[in-house]
Amino acid sequence: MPELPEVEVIRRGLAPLLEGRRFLGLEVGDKRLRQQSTPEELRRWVVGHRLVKLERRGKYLRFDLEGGATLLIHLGMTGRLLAGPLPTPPLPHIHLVFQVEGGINLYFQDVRRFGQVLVFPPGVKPAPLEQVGAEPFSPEVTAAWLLAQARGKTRPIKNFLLDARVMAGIGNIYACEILFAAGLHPATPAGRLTLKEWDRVLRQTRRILKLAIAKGGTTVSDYLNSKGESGLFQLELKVYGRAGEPCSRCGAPIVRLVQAGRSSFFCPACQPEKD
DNA sequence: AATCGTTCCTGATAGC
DNA sequence: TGCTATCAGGAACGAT
Repeated sequence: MPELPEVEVIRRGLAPLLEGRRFLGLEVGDKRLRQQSTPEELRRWVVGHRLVKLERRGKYLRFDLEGGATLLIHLGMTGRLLAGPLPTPPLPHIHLVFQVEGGINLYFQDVRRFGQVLVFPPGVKPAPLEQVGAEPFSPEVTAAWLLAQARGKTRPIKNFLLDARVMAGIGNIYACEILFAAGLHPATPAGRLTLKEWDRVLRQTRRILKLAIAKGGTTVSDYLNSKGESGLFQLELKVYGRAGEPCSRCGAPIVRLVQAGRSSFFCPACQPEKD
């Protein structure tokens, strides 16, 4: 599942390949993604235009095009954005293929079609980005800022971390790992964390996201980078997907708990509940 | 206002 | 062997 580190690894792979190059064509499959501009809109605003800059906001990739249009791509759960020659025989679940100057094909593959490919004409703000909260590495994000955001909130810290409108880019895997590293029970009400605890959460968030980027992301089932390669951070996971296994720190069995319809994994000894 | 639950989508896997 | 049920989860949306 692509979260901030996976999307960042893809951005770093694609930016040097695509920036400065012009989109030459587009082929669209017959099945639409959950959120997808029409082929006509995509051709109108993307084809014929040069990519000025490729940026990441949370889990979104933002393609800034010459002329002022914006292409927004979200990989959802199983989306892949691959660059290179089209494989033969053709891969299943390829929904869009952009032809780019220099003989490059940029193609979007997504088994479950939770992804988004949306174009916004010049002068139109990409609406989904308005909902995206602070970047975890932004200097505006401090322990005090997080404390203020969580003030009075009764929802569990796990759900709070997953809320992209507060801090963007953290999904289920990294939320579990961050809470383990910070020694906090996932059910702790967000509003009950102290400044010191928020400081731990923020430090561990940044450490883990940075390390995961360096390791090329986490591949547990579907994630591949823009070259089609797996990540390595799955080897560093301490709790995610490890229900019943002994905690690497204390040996107690890792527990699975369902919160907001998502699995949380934690060590009941290292992450005790607040009284 | 804040929080929770549901929906979308398909392939892998478990259980009978 | 072949069937059905369950699970994975980001974000939008509806309900309370």
